Amino acid sequence: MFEEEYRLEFFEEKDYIRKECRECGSYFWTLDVDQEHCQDAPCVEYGFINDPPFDREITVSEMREYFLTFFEERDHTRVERYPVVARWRNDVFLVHASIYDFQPHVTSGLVPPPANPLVVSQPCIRLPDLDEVGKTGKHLTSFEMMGHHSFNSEENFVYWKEETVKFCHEMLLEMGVPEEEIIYKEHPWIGGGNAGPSLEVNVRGLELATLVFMNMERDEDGDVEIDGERYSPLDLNVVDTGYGLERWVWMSDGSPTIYDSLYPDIVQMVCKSAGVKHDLDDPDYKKLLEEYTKLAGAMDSDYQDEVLIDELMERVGAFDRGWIEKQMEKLGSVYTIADHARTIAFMLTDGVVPSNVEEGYLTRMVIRRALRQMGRLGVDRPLHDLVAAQLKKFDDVIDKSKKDLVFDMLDSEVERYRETLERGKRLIERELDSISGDKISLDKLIEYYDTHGIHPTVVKEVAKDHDVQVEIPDNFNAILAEMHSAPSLEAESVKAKGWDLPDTELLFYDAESQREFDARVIWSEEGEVVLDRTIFYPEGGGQLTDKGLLQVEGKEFQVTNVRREDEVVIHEIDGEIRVGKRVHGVVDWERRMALTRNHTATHLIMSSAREVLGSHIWQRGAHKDVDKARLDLSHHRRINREELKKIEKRANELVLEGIPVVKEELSRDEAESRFGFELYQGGVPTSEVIRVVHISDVRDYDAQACGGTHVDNTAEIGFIKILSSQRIQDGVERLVYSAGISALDHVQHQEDILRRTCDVFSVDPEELPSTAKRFFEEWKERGKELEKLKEYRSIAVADSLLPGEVEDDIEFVIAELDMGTKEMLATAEKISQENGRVVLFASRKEGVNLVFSRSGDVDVNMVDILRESAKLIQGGGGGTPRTAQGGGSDPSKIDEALKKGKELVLEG
RNA sequence: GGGCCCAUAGAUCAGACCGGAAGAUCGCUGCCUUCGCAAGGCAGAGGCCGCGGGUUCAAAUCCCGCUGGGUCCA
Repeated sequence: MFEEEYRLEFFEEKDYIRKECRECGSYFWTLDVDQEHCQDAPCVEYGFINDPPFDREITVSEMREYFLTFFEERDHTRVERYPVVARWRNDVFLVHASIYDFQPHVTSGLVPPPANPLVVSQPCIRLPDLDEVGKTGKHLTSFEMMGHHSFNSEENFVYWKEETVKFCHEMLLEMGVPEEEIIYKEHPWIGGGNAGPSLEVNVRGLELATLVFMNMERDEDGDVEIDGERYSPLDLNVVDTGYGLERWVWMSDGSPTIYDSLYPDIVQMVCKSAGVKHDLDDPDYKKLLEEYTKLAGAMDSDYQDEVLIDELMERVGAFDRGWIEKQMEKLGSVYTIADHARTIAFMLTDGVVPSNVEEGYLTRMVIRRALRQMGRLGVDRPLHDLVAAQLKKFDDVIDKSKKDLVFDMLDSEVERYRETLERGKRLIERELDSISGDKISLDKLIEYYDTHGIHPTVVKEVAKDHDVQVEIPDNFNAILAEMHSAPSLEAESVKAKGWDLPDTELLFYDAESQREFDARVIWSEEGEVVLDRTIFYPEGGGQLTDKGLLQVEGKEFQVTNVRREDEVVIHEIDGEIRVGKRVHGVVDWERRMALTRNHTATHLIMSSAREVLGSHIWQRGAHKDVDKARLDLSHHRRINREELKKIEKRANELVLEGIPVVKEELSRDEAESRFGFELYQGGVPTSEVIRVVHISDVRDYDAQACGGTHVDNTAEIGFIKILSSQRIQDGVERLVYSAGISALDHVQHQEDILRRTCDVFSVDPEELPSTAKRFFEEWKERGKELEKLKEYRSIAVADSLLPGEVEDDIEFVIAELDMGTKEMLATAEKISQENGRVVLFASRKEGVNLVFSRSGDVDVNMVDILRESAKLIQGGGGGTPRTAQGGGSDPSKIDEALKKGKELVLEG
């Protein structure tokens, strides 16, 4: 595929030859006529371990700087790294590659790149092959992808394949790599709806860079077919390169694993605190590890693979097989812990709040994974220390100014896990005591993990102390995944109407105070019209639709809803207006103003919350109604009363300051560089020019890309009142608030409630809490007093009812009492203590209640008798054979029911 | 966004499936035992069974809604 695409002048000039890999069959370019392999894992073993091809050892910072400078010297502009959370995208959570920074709008051609060509070293987080980390010697969950990118259009061609390969080649030569060892492997690239040829740059078994030439996009009508999909040429041809920073560093020192190359000190720190011996100065041990990594790479396998261990034993005979397996397992945990600590540092500093949704969940997962491994390995240092060490080590890419916040979030997350673990262990122990049998079923394992967050390995540990077997199936994760995989519902695409209408002219931005307008109907259907222009705001950005009227030739139509389809605004009305008619529109201004005030208030609340709680606060959703609005915020703990008051106060200060609200249209690039990605609180717009709303043009309290309507000055809001805060999800707090008159309405309503409550007690509001407390306590006291009195009364009543009438050697105590069921029970029990007695009580306190009781020697079932009797009064009952209780709804038949009871006992 | 689970005494939890007088353990208080403490023995206090509806003669228990918490997945 793409064969022609790889015939570069560069290869021709250098006399490169194209060969086919003996292992995988891929084509590659090399200077070495004897080369038979593509030099990529798993086709060959790593050849750089303990024998680096570079002429120098480099650190991560040196390598990053070297790369960036190398391309700066070749006319590239250095671009600051982006966060690892892809705030500017709504299709992914985390950044997986440097090109993610420029997707989708730069690569699609909608927005110009910040510079062209450019160079960046972008920290990335990749969680899909989490399970490989630590076991293979090369997998990382976080890494930096160094990339130089050019964006080529017809008007502006920068550079394409020749230059890209030359740059790479030149850099490798500068590093001292022998030219004949540089292999360029052909590798058609497909991803994210795009495709193109690409070259993998391999040296001694390790892929150091991928040079992608993105020049096609998926297109049903395209001419090119790849993997069953059709593609057509892209307008913009993008050079997308990815150089694995950490791999270059590894290649430069040839350490046994990438972890020992990147952060040997932290690996040792973990080893030391867990009592794991990992002495790379011991030549035999080092050799063992080196051979292990080579084999793991070449066999695409790990220490759990018997064949791999067999081969390893062949190579390094001096070690015991069991010891190797154990050591590799421990070491895997050590590496994983070190790796995860670094990923956690990246995620938390870039503002992810651990939670149970979206990227917050991914962060929690990594933290819990690290904690679990630490627990199993017996690391006696807190994760806090390890993350702190990673943060310090990589403080040139990780923003250490956010340290306090990061550790606040981390510590509370660790504490939360500790609690979960403890709760889970108690649960398991309880169930182990009660459940007979010597093993825990798979269903239980799934329940423990899925519902209570207790990983099977933890269950196994707890169960061991109880001599209970736990078998964790190898495919446990797969079983879980299977359980959760719901049939993927195809998103029901809103079928666009088959119209070809011009964009509706939106008048509400330019003239926000305009309440009426004239327009012409350009499309119509029963209940819906499209006008050439409108001041009606269509539902969007969490702001509800405008309502109002359309007047035409003396007739009025209510506008009930306004919505937007692409750039066309549709007015839903109660009737039909024919195309071509001229209409006069009037917006329900009170409604519009309420919505507008609530919308600007939302921005003020947002800004205040960030000020009070921290920069990790991010909008997770928002809704602006007429009488109130709500805003969902990412935050790692409940917002307490004090914080709430502070936010409310700050927002109102901003109102009082009377700050102008500036609305301007900026290019995406300018907006981002001025305000940062905080712009995209409410989502990411798809246009190149975006409307930015910011409070004050002097001080940038708040800036957001926003299409809603806003007041011109914060003073117009009048007053903001926070009504409530809820935790709608772990890590997400919802604030509900109100602005303007409806805020006042709310305060007045609260006051009414307070007044009415005070009136009940006849006290001043100040005294209400203490009075309520006193009343509640007294009420409880009296309840207890009453219980005691009832007890005394039941003794007295029992006494007064004796002796009863004797018939057939049974002493019957039959009475209608003025008592509740409980009291009758107590009374009846007292009487039927003595042999030969039957008690039949009734009362009409609530409907009709019956209590039938007997002494131990009378051989009848009181439940059956009571049920039979209760039928007469339209009821039923239950209890024990000795004492039954019940009732019904017909008080007129009480005597009959009691009589029936007696008869049945005698028959019994 | 989707799923599962939980809420009963100061704490940890039974009771719930199958409706019928609110329980255990620890902790707390007092007394006995002791020179004193620990331990032990005896006695006792401590519950709007999360909130609001519904079904029922009867709801901690069944149903619905809400609130608060836990957890898994994308």
